[in-house]
Amino acid sequence: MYYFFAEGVIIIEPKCISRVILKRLPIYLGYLKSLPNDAPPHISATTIANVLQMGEVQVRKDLAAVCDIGKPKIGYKVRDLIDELETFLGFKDMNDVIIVGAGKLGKALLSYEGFREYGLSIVAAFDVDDTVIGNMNSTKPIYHISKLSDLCQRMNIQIGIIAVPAESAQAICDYIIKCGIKAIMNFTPYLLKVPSDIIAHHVNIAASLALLSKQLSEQT
Amino acid sequence: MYYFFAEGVIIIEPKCISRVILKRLPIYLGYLKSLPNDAPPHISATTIANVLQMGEVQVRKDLAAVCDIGKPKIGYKVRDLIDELETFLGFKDMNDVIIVGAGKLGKALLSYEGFREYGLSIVAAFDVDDTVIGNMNSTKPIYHISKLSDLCQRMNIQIGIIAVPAESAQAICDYIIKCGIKAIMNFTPYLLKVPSDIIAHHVNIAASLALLSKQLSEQT
DNA sequence: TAGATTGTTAATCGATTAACAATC
DNA sequence: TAGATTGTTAATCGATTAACAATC
Repeated sequence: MYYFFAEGVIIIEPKCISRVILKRLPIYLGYLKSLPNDAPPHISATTIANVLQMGEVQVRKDLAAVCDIGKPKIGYKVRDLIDELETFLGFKDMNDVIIVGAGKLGKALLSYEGFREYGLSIVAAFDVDDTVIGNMNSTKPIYHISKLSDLCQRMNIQIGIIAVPAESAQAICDYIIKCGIKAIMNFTPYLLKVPSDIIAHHVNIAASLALLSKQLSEQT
Repeated sequence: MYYFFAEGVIIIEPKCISRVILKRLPIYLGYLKSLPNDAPPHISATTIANVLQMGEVQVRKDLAAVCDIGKPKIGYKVRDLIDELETFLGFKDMNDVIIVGAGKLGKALLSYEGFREYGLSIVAAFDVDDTVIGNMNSTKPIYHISKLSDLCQRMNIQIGIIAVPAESAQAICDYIIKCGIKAIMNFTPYLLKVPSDIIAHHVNIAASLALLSKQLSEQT
């Protein structure tokens, strides 16, 4: 964080962090949280780097971009560092998420408990198929898609997961944007077209696995 | 591809393509395959770039890294380009994959039909829980984990997906490496430690979704 | 004090973009 | 021929790594 004086007013430079760094932060956090309770209270960037097999300068630079609690010769207080990372990443305040598509993947995500740790609360899933509505197997409800608009507007939900068949992905995407969704994670191989004010992330598990397979075949 | 003469022998430079490019190739391929049958037989890098909202030079450079079929003023023959990309990415010959963990996610992946298109064949899932063994709901079998070693060795399967609870991830990882698995896709938030000759990819859905959420909250 | 560790400044590396000659 | 499009070479940009001064 940098402070600038401009015409007598203090302007705080918006902490603009690159996406590459942003993707590494949860990895540091995960490791720190996995440390046993009886571990020493401080840790050095060198130690973190060695365990995670990263460059130590990179770790130090990444952490410096987020917080300011490193002490020469001592390192970082683990508790504080966890706190800083969680605060920075927004894991401390909950964000509601809905899922569209209650097929096998949709249901798996709906009942996955691990989201909470990342500040995410899956509220409900939606589907067009009446036979999956209700949901006996989970504590989280599955509603008919016609209820989506009302729920999202009432609860001001802005994040949606698309887990429908690829053919209906674009239609569903357009629909949930109309319902107020602003950020979309798409598990379909179909590349969604969205307005510029909407954020869309594409997760193509099959493509990722195929690249892993290619990497293996090349590793002679 | 470049050819070099060295002491009278033709050496074909190994087509070493960066990971960033590699990740974009399936996107091009997906778009090309989505084109209707009555579309014109040729397409230009400019068109592809515009549709996918990428730089046109980038598209051209990426494609040039893979194939050599672009013709000035005409563009690329769609059929041939699809063929080149599929061949390059290895989607044409099948690779067998096993899944460890037949919980909700494991089962979702087991019955997902979309892998075939990427040259991947999910052979079976494995679990320790006797109640999920057998699998009534799918054409693909679920075996007890004790059968894993034998099957992988018999079929020479080298790719494994870990979809078990985070606590058992490392133990399962060590075990399947012993069984001959060489490339691992881990859906657990736990960061696996693997020997240097083993490839491990980590997919942390919750972390990705959390970053999407953060991006949204910053987009003022 | 000396050693370990931090954060920063400079150098390197790789990827993207811009400019342009080649060509159907 | 002129225009569209390719692939390549050069310039820019961003990220990683190396070097080093500051410090507990």
